[in-house]
Amino acid sequence: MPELPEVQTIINELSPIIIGKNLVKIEEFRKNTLINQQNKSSLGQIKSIFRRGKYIIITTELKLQIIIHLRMTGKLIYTENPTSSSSHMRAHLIFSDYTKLIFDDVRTFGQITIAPLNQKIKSLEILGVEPLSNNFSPDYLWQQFRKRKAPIKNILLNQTIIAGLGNIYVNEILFACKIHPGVPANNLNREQIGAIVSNTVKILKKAIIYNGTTISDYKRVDNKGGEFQNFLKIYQKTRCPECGNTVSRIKQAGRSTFFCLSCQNNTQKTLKS
DNA sequence: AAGCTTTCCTGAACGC
DNA sequence: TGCGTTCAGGAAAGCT
Repeated sequence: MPELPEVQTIINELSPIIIGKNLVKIEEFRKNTLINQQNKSSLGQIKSIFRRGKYIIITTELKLQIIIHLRMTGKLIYTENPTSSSSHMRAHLIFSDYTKLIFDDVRTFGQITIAPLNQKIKSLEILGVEPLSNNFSPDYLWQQFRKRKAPIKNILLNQTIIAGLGNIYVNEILFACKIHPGVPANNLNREQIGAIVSNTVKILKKAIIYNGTTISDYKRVDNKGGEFQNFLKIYQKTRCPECGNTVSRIKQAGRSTFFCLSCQNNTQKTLKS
């Protein structure tokens, strides 16, 4: 499922391809895929494409923003064949040179919002810090965590606190930090919060270098997969790579958590200093 | 305010 | 073989 590294990979690959192209229209093949379809003869030349959390934002010269969320199974596939299709094509972006970008989404949770550039988009407004920005600091997390008693796993998945983490990377981050996923966020000490910051940055950067993680559905613009699945240490594993013990599996916030009970056994009294 | 539950959806995997 | 059930999960809405 596309999380921050996967979305960043898509943007890195899409950017040199579509910037400067003239976007003629966006067609919908399944209703509720497009929000605020514009009835214009052209949506304008593509000016920029960037990421905020797991959202892809494309802006055009006509002062429009096209906001794409891939959710679990969404893909953006670029093709130079104007008649090509895909098995679960929900929409496509047509360019004036007859190339196009197909939005394919099996489980149909993904969405494309088209809005004026100056319009405030609530789902973007509420997002927390970017984990690869300077604002992502131990002090920021300390302030956020001290008022939260939900399990740290749930808190790291909360997009209003940190934007862009999903289930796979949160599992990997907590394993790297040797932190039990069930510990209340406000029980973590300064040292553990520091570890969360450094391991989050380290894992996300490495995952971007390897073009993201392809477990089932995530695909890059050219329909190739990423390679970071080869570096996963705990997600969907059965044996802990550190100690060899059987990996534990529980459900938190509706999602599978994988962890090693002996390596991530921080039940010692934590210090709140 | 924080946190919990429910809902959306399809295909793969599994059990009998 | 085939049918029914379970599971995968991001985000928003509704509620306490």
